[in-house]
Amino acid sequence: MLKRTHNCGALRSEHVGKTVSLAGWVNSYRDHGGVIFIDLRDREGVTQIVFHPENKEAHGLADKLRNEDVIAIEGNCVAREGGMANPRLATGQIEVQAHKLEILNKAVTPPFTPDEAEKVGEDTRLTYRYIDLRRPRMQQILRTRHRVTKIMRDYFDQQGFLEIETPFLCKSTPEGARDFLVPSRLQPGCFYALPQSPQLFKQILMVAGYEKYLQIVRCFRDEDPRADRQAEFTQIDLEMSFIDQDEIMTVVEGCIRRVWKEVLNIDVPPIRRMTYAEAVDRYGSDRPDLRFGMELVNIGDLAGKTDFGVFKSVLAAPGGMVKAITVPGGGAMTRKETDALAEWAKTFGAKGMAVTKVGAGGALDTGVAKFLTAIAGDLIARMNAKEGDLICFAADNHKVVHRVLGELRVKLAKERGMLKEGDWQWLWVVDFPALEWNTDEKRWDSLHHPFTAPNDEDLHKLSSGDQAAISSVRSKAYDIVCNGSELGGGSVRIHRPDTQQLIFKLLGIDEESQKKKFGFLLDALKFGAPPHGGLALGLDRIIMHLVGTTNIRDVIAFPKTQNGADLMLDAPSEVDEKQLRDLHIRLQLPQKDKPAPGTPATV
RNA sequence: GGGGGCGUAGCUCAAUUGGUUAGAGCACCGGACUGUCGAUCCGGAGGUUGCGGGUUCGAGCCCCGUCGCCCUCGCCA
Repeated sequence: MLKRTHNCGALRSEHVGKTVSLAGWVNSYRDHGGVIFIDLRDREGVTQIVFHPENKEAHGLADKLRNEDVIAIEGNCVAREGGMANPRLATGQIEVQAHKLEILNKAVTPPFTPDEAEKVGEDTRLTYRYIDLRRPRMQQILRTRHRVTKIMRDYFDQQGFLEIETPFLCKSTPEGARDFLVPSRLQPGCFYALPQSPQLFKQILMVAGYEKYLQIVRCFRDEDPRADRQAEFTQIDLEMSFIDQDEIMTVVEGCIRRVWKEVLNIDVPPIRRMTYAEAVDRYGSDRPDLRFGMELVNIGDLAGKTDFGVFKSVLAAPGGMVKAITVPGGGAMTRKETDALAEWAKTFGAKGMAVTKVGAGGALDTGVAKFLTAIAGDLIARMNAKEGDLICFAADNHKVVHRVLGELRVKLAKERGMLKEGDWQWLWVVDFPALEWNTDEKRWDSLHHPFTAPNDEDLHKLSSGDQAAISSVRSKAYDIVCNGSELGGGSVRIHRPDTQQLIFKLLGIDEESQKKKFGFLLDALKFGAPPHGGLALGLDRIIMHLVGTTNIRDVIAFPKTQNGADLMLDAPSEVDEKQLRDLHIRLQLPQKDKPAPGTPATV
């Protein structure tokens, strides 16, 4: 086989006159009967190869070349003169006049070529992922992903972190997402669970005295995927001992700063902090997008002065509130468009959404305007609204109001072009509530996870037995947020067994199941556990931001579909009866009520 | 599990109110052509309209079911 002297992105004018050899894939061929041109592609670029009829043997072979054939050539690097240069190619100043051609592997006609993959349906691209991944864009993304993990490993290494692997075959716990289970052959009827995160292992490593742990690690959660979520995903997982919240945040911020600098040459300024309470109050979200305004404004006092039945009944109910946002220029929206917004709001649990417009002379116009005449002036002033703006109201309990308006401001900002290219808005969200009352199950849920340390000054409230007091307990948890997306989160952990037991108790985990599920942790905390804490960053989402995609499948080499399928492997798939027997598993599949063949659908 | 969108040639799409033999571009095959770079020109082949059923004189189009892909709600400590 011809050995390469260069890659397909390397040759420049300075190489003219040299004998070179290249190898790669046929990106396109142009056969002029006499002279034949081939664009040869490898991961570094594209180079034009020319076959002249004088080189009889090579030319004869080149005649048969088709897209995606894998070849190696040897030839002379020559200048492309007289307007024949191609400014769109990095190697466009030269071409290689081939005198040798080896067809390393003839390709059958591909379902699509990398060139046209951008327009091809995603399922086809996933089925033939090896062709899709030949695209320069995909190669650039995976290269970026490699660089990011390299930068992070180097950074954390310099900070004294040790990368330590933790098991994939773990134990199922009742908390959190649904587990992926792995049946045990050696212990009939028992199952491992794939880790949702290495949370407990990294805490144990702190107890074991490793002080600074890092792992770039796959995590598994058996929940339905989304555009930015896969069932298996990668975390940058870290944990530190003898530290406080500020120290962890400083370390992580340094990591982010270095990645953004080295990959995008962007300087991340010191990242501001905002409490959870403020984030929800002003933006209706615990991961607010600060690239635009449209903040939520409480107008409960004004709404109470109107005769609008919806407002009055909501305000009379416990926990009811009325908030609004001002949509700049939203007055131009049609009735149909604002109706659609109200319909959309219902998907988040709202019963509807009232709107009104600010018309000429600062008068409210259309929508619920007629109910608001008494407060029109005050409302417009409070909402800082101008002529031509739209005001959207949400009246419901706290949760629904914040959810609806929080989602609405993001939706409108996207749709109305309020997001500037290259704008990065970072923040830390801090002081999360520790616990949230679960009305259905009549117990507390952890907002972060059960191992999160409560704030010291709130600690005494935990054992008060008073619901209001307990729900006001804040925790040492923090999320890092970028442009409205949560890139990571962490906490200082509980390092005392009594506190940990107290939290378990509030979560409705009795002593017996504490012992069964988390006995090893409670034991470990008794045998000398240092104060510790950490954080996990979502690698996939970080890469999505860095390369500018909203599709998580773009940043994963072999992703799964929304049904959890790998279209290339055709996984998951059925297995042999023998495999099941080894695992002591008998299938009990859901009955499908199929109408008998030939039966009319309607009788 | 719920809601929405899509499924026609290898790929991307078209096909009038339900009406004759389902079309186009690219790719593919054959031919022509010595400077193209999305090569061009001439010719050709290529279809179980995702699958199953129903309504109809007649279904790519209407109805029922089912499968797949995407978005979304639930879910994601």
